[in-house]
Amino acid sequence: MDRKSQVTIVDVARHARVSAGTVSNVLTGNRPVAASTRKRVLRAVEELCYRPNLLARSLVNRSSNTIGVVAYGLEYYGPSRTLVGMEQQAAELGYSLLLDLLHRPDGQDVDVVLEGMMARQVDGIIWAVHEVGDTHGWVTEARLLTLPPMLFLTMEPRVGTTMVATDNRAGARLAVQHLIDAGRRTIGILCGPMAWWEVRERLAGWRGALDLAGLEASPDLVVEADWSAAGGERAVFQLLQRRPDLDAIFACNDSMALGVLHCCHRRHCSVPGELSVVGFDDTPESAFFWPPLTTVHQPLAELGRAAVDQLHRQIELRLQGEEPEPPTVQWLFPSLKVRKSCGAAL
Amino acid sequence: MDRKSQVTIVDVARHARVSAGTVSNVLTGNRPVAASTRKRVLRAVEELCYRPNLLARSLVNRSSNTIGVVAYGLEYYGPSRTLVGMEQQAAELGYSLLLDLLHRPDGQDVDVVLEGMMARQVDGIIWAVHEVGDTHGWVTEARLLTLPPMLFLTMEPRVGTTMVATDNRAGARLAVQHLIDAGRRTIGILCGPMAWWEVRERLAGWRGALDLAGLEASPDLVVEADWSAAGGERAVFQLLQRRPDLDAIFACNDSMALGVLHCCHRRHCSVPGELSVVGFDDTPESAFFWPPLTTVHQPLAELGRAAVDQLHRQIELRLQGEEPEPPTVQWLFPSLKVRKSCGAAL
DNA sequence: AGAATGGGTTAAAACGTTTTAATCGCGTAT
DNA sequence: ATACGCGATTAAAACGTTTTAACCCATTCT
Repeated sequence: MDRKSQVTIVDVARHARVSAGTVSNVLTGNRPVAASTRKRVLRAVEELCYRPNLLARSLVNRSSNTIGVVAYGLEYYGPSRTLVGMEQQAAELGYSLLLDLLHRPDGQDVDVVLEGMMARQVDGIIWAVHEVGDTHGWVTEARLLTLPPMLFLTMEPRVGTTMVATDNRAGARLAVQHLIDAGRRTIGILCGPMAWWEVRERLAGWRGALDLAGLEASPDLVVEADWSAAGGERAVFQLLQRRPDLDAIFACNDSMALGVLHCCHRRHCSVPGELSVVGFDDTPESAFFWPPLTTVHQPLAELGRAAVDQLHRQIELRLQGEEPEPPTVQWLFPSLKVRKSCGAAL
Repeated sequence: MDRKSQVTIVDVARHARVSAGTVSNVLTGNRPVAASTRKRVLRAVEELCYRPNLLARSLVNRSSNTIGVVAYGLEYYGPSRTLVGMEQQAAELGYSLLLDLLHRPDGQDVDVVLEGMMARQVDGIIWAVHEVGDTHGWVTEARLLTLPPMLFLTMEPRVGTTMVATDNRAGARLAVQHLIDAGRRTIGILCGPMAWWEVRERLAGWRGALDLAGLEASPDLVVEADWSAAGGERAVFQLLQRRPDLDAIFACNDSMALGVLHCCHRRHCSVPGELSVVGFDDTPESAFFWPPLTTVHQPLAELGRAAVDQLHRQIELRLQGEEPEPPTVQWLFPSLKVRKSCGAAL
């Protein structure tokens, strides 16, 4: 008892007068074992407080029941909410989550992060870094073959990758169409950083809805900020200067929409009287902005659950040595939460 | 090459015409090895693209370089921001994070979560579940001895536990004192659930500051909600009904403070003219509420880093077989962000 | 009666590392 | 010359599991 000795499987085997293999069999249920001996073994387990060492098990099984999650911007609502969804589904399926954060958006660390995950023998990886610039240049078919099954969250679809994402284009259309229906005619868009795929998608949705309605969708109506309320306020100020005729604005997230509201308060510009505002994300607080924000709801937790589900399927397939499914994109659909800021009759 | 064979340490040993032990020595640097052979080994590593299997290493080392984090409410700003801090410091110190979420606040799952962490041989555990009711009944000195080193975040200090927390009492005093200095005399408090230790601390701080100034601190001025903006709005509505003479309110987080602002907008009650409002947390959005919210800033990322630091120290100590440090509480200090909602001259 | 079947059990071989104890050269002190 | 010391290297023993292949023994089938 000198060394910090944990109780091992052979201890319980000895105690139950049985071989280690048998103990393993009753614990894993991999092969049948006589009822009488099973009982003996279980009592031994109980008495010695035996708990199997998952590292050892993983070593021989070549499977760690662990999913690596590499994320970015976890301090924001979207990513953290998604992570919660992942964890729930992972727990349900018997996986643990190994978490790694990218700290710089430029994707310098991807190799060391990936190496680390592989060294720890994760069964699969969820790449939850929203695409920023060419962060994802490393994703090539050749490279993917050297890696465990991967699932991508919300990035430009590429040959060979399977991913799950919200249909951002549809979400933007929902928002803009609603503004049109409310009688607005000059509808600006306050984008997040254009380097993000999601932003480009939302921009496309905005343009699509306007084109369809025969309304103006010129670059003049587009402005870009950094997702923050501060950035949003600055950007919308410029936009308003440029286009005093603006009567509505679609912000690509709720924080920036809050910046818009703030700007309007300061300029005594009434919302939705003079300017209608719609956001994106449906953060819990958005219903309590003043006026309460109409916004596009994303099923973020679902997104996380779906990611784990898909990855799980891929892992199972590879485990059974079968061909992987062809790469797919699973789309989740956003919905519109109508509140006061858009000026529609409720 | 039939089985998905990863390249192992004996492969590179063979390739470098050397023993496995030597390869291990050059890779870990645990024992000196001649410069010439080191070079040979390194080239072999390079050519075969060898990457050590951390599971195997952990097995023999009895140390996985992994910290288990069990958290609750990760979808909210505080916890997720803290997690980011943990991850940064962990990465710096060479640990990986294994994440487990408690889904129910009642603490039914603690045993299975703890067992899971131990089975995975984590080196230490950060318990980031803010105390709710008697969630922490399991924390006894005897129980702690059977567990790896643990660090607790923000809960009622107990014999034998070491923890790190914000000084919530001081934070509340800061807020209330500021309201007093601004000339307010009837200052209510909008609490989160009383089951949370943090809330009880903030309540104590509120009472302390009022007592010191000789102002009323009766239960009449206390109201409780569920951290959400919706709950905050409902609660403050009742409070206002009860005490129409209220001229300031201290909300225990920014979301509830937002609920207060919302309530005031609806009742055409001017802030800070008729009612001063102060929040707690300093979420990025709070500066863009209307009016911009005066609030207590918590160093959340620091909290996370400090937690990992402390735990790391404990792990090292146990590794060297030394006596653990006596249990301590490390306090982090909040600060006041003065904005418009409190009615002070800026 | 002898062979075939089959369930239950076990000893031993994996899994991929690190560490221990022994061995090997080789130079230096006796 | 012998003994000794010392640095570099290695073969083998751990670490705690699961799996494979062999074994035993009692039925059941010809």
